[in-house]
Amino acid sequence: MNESKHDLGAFIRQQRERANLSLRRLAETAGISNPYLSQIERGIRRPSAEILKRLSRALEISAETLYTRAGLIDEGPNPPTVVEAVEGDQRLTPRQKTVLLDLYRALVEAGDVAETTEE
Amino acid sequence: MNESKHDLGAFIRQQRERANLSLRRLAETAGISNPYLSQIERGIRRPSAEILKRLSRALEISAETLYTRAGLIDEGPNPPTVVEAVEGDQRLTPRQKTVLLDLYRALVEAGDVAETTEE
DNA sequence: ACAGAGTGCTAACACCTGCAAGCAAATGCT
DNA sequence: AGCATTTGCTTGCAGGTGTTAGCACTCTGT
Repeated sequence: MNESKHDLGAFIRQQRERANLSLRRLAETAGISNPYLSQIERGIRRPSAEILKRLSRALEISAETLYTRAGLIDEGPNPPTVVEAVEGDQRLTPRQKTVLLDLYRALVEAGDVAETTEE
Repeated sequence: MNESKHDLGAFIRQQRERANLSLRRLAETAGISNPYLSQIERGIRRPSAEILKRLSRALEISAETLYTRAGLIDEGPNPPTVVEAVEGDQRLTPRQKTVLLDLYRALVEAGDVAETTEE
């Protein structure tokens, strides 16, 4: 019902028409059923990310764009987070990662006090 | 049964334990139920992108990373460097950044020298 | 005019997601 | 010890996702 938040369906339809694809044709290319695509475009149903991935491929637009449009990704290019940077660092042992992240979290929590309202 | 393709659950659990969060705590922070998170971590259920978004926020990792891990985005984004991420973190004061990066470099050097057979 | 194929949409259904309630085993607290 | 809390997990259940059938309409060719 609530498609007022993101007009994902309208966007998909717009992309489809710009590619001169019929609803059935796009559905078949994306590997989903045509009635479902119809409902997606009209905002009746909210497609899962799996479906969005297929649609993005069929429409030849990036998955990020669609996800962002669908409200599944908050902003555009996210700033790299410390947590995943540390996690992805090959030179650190698991224990070292834990130490670093513990410190990081402690620093952040000390920094903004508004977050923790312990009951 | 199909958890062989992507060990998303294991990855999430790994991230959760790295953050020293209990299952219930993460579930609450992410705004999902704890039994469901349990099932996600064990690969029984496949979470929607909406749930993944909340988890990524609670775990402070980018949604792209999680989506990629879940097989919802094809390509893998380049892992950001720790230095880059720390520098770009708005929540840290310059002094805190210095502390973190000092520790980071110390750990890396220690790891390089010893190449510890820890565990 | 009539078939045939194309368009998008509706209806009924199976399946799965995500949740509330409740469980046993650790852990903490007095 | 006893009792409360916390840990992760199992079980039913409501609601949404995505399907196959079939609807009405338009356009084309004969």
